[in-house]
Amino acid sequence: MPVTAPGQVGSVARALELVELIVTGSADGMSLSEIVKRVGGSKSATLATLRTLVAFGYLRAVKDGPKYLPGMMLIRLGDLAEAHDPLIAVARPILTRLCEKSGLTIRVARNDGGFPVFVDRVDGAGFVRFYTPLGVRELPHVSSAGKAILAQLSDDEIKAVARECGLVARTKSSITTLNGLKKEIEKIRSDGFATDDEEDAQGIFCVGAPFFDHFGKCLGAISATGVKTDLSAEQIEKLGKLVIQYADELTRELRGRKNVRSAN
Amino acid sequence: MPVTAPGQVGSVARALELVELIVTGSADGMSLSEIVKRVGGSKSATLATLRTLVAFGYLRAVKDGPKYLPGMMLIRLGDLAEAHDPLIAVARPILTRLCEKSGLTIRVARNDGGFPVFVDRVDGAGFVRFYTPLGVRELPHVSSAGKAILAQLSDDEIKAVARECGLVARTKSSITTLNGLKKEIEKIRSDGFATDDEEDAQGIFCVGAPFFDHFGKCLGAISATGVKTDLSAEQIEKLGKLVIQYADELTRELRGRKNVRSAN
DNA sequence: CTATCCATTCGGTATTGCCGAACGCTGTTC
DNA sequence: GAACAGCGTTCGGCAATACCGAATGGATAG
Repeated sequence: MPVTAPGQVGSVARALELVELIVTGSADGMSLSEIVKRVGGSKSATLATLRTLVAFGYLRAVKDGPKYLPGMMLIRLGDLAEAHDPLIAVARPILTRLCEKSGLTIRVARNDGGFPVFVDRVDGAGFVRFYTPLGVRELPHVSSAGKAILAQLSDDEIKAVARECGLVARTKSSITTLNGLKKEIEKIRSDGFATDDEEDAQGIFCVGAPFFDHFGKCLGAISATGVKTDLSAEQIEKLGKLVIQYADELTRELRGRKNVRSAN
Repeated sequence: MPVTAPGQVGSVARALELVELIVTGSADGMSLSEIVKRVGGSKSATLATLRTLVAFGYLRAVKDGPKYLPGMMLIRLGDLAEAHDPLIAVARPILTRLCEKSGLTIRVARNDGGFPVFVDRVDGAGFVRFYTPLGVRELPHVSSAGKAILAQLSDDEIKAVARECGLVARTKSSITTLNGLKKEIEKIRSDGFATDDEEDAQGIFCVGAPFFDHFGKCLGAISATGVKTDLSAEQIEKLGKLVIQYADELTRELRGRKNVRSAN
């Protein structure tokens, strides 16, 4: 009794769930039996689906066991999707320069209905590395990019986004009330940049600034991420100014126009 | 009468063909009618498949028209596939350093049965950019990475690969005969690196060197690509040595062991 | 205002994808 | 050494379901 969303194709949905499972699954792959145990269904049907995915390169089957692993096609598709995306093409060199200048991990997020979706990343050469996933809707209220985007919205839109994400706490520093968020937004609007002071993860500090299209609408934000060190207010201010500078450069390259928002 | 490969799921195959079509298609997306015109089938069935792909983020539908474009999930999957791939994780910093040192575009290819499959790339900051696709089987005899890999195989294997790819010509400099290829391979084995002197595209010059696993088996090759300038033999030699140095470093980081192949 | 093109909806049909059982294989246990 | 358990795989049979084609409604153009 596989419950299929109406107007969709059930077997395709099940296939895509398999891809999701394999890609997020264990590093050394999963066998058919494990997969069936996780997703249910019959072995024969699952096998046929896996074969199709392998034939198209979405998965690859390693000999022993047949264990299934992510295939080359995923890298190809991701690369092509990036190449097709004008934002990424324009932003990449800017991110690279900001990374070299700051030594931090630089990311660019798209504004997806008030939520940040990071679409590209340039890692610094430093020792600390943290995996920051791309292409997923992140929480808007606990990331500097998210808050930088939020600050460009109207109060009503902010309220709607806050209701949608529930203002859940990720750390004890997370902002969890609408009033707290409003006050934070006021500060972001006057500063021109947003911070994330261990609000998403302990020990992580971020600074983010928005960029705009030619209507003055906020397209997204770029952010610099590093380990939390004892930064003075002046240092934070300096980093903020730097990120704003590069975000403004991105706005210009996108033929955009910065929208000076004060209130409402 | 959609001809479905036996043991596979037809509707999934058709869905993946749609993804392929959209991703390689026009930059501003395709409408349902265009898609149907290209792939055949009924509009209703295609629409249901597209809806499923949109629901999973593989595609996104832009409001006007409904035109379909590559979705965020492709970026996410590509990123995750990269993160899961130990080769890419290890190679990335090495590629970056070689890129900074040489100013050229650096790529790493996996050895896929004698064929090179580029899985990662670091672009230089130079003005010239060329899009080099990732995740696809490339021709082995017209790329420096491919020839570097070929040179690690036995003569029988080389012959098999040559037959499989047909030694097709890409430019007038391409090697198209088995004897020519054999002579080239001899040179690569004595030099330790391979070149591509406008054999794949006019005006492009590459240098590649192989890396190995702990059995001494060739895992792949890295290559440096730039525009063809009048390079002296010494300059080529110097660039070759540099690429070898970084390829050897990659071998070491992979806990590999360089296999000194002389003949057969 | 008509005509065309488009995306979308809706039944009806049989294609086809799913299931469960059976097979061959490998490695293990008693 | 034989019985067993677990695996991937194959094969009929059934009905769910994915496909089709026509019909609808909206938008745009002529």
